[in-house]
Amino acid sequence: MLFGVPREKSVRLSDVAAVAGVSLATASKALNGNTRISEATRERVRVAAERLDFRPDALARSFASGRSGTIGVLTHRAKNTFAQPVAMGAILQLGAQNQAALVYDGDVKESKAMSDSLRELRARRIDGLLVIGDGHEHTSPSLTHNFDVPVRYIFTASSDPNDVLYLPDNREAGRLATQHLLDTGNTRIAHLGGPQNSIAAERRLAGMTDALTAAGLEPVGPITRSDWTRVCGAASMAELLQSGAMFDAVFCGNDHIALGAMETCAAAGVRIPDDVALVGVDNWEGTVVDQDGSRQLTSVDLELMELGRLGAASMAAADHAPGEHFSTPTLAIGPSSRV
Amino acid sequence: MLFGVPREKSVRLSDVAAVAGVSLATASKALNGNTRISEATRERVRVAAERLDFRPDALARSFASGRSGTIGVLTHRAKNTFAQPVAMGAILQLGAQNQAALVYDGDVKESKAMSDSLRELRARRIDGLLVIGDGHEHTSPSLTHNFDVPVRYIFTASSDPNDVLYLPDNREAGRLATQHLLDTGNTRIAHLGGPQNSIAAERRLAGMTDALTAAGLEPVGPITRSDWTRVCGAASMAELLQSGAMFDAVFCGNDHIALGAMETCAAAGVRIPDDVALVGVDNWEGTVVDQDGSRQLTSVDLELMELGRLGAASMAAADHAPGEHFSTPTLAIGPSSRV
DNA sequence: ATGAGGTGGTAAAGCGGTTTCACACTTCGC
DNA sequence: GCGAAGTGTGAAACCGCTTTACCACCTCAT
Repeated sequence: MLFGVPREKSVRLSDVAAVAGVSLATASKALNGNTRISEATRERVRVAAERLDFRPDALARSFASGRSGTIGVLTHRAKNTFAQPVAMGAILQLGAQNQAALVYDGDVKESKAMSDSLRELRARRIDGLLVIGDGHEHTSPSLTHNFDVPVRYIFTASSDPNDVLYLPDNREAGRLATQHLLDTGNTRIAHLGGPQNSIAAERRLAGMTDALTAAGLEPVGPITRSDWTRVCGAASMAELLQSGAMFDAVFCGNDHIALGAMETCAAAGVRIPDDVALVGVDNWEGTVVDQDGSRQLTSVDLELMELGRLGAASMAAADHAPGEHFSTPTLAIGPSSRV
Repeated sequence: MLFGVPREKSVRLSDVAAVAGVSLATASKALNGNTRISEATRERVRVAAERLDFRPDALARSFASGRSGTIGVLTHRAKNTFAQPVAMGAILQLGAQNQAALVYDGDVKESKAMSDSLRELRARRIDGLLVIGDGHEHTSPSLTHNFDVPVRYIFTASSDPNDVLYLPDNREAGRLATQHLLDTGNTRIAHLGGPQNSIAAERRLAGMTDALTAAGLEPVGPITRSDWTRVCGAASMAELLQSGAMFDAVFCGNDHIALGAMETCAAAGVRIPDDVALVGVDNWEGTVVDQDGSRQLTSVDLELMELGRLGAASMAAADHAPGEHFSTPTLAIGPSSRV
């Protein structure tokens, strides 16, 4: 397979100008949308550029304009966490915008290495900065005022309330899960929640309440708390069953809790989804999909790649409203809920 | 938290030269390791640069030198496949080398979009190119002669035998798995292989044979074939049991096959690892780790992030031996083999 | 002494665009 | 009819570093 991309020396702007019969300056302005150019001239230059297949040398352009076409990306331990899809989504989006990514991975709390990276990013004259967290309850130090280019915080909180944040929409996730349960005929819905101090857990519950309130309902049974793990989820489910509450569906704070709940139900002879429908949150491949590749759980997908994509795309729109922006979760329907 | 990185105008090389009492040219050469400079002068310039905290403007440097500090990365459908850890490993390594990554994701077979990307990469004056495949039996068209910078092919074959490839070491994976089984006291080892036409499957088997031959042994029972899936793995195991062969361990072509085999064993009352030890390949989180986070399988990890890392690192060493280079697999021990 | 060869340094020419500023030429208001 | 304001264009400065070409000097063999 051949790609007709020869290696001969490339055409310069001066060549274009010569062909179009205008000066270098005029050619530059014509191609860069500067006003103060007659439409006729602009078109003439455009045609010449087109004909010569002119591609401006990115290096020269960067140097002259001060814009590097490179975005700095600071990740927080991207190797281990599931910040990976977020980072990947962001980087692919940057590529689609013809922007390179200069990625420094590290621990946001190690300010020594940090300030070194920042120096380097500055020397590189980056056009923007993405700070990507790992989604845990952890606040990134605000770097916005260290740079005069846009900074976005993705999948993390920041220490400055005026920063621009991109986060998964946990509230909508809770609402979506609950609405799905309502739509499939359930009316008495319980909740197995995450940790008490988790903002994400709070928001998922708030979203659930939104949906129930809109339907004139309330959560059924005790709102249990757990640390997101399967074991805790199983215990929570046991507690719920013991409480004697009557329920036909359970919204679980995440997939691990949901799987724990399934386990307890199986042991107690409660059929899923016939007796009780379950919905979880995360839709993480290794969690909700069984080893034979079949899905075993209905789950809300937080769309982490999309989250990264949105954050990266927002750099283009230079000034941006401060505060939280969200990726929209989607529902992945599996056999743990009715249809 | 504050990072003492002020925003004042940065020092230029001319400032350094002035402080050191030398010319601009001398300062440049002193800092860039050019010979033809006395050690005394060089040191004087170094000290001056240090004192002023001089950071050369990357844009100007790129423009002047023609080196962009950017590496092009072409991925093949990175969103869906597990090329993702490979790409991530590569990109993080590039960052560690202070190189930016310009990532274009697409389908290598769509030559239209492809040649467009190549044009753009050329205009960007990339310092190197990484072609990252998805590990499937699929050959990337060779782009080496479209660029005068180094090109590396990672996790994919290329159409030109003189290209530089980085691949997981499937043969060593097979050897490692088998050696582990030998080391833990097994002597009659069977194999449940992947598809007949898969190079990866062939190599894993070859590695197994290496280890057995070195120990004066041979594979036991029929070498079964399957399409990497759990269902096929289960069938293969049934076939092996039926064959009447006596074996105390099985090296499985991948983790899915191993899990299928476990299933069959469970149904047949064969205890693992007491009666039969199992080892798989891939160590993919969603596969070998049970939902409660505990490992259920011994598996060879192909070290995909490391693979990406190696490929990226090799760009620094400008000219490089053509042919295949490997990342070294590691063994992740779980309860499916004895200790 | 003398020219060849080696060292250590400098002045200046790029690199290929963008952007500023001055200039010529219209158009318009009074 | 004439100055003021507006419009389109080009000459040249500039971005900050790398690299080439050249020069001054010093050493050494002839």
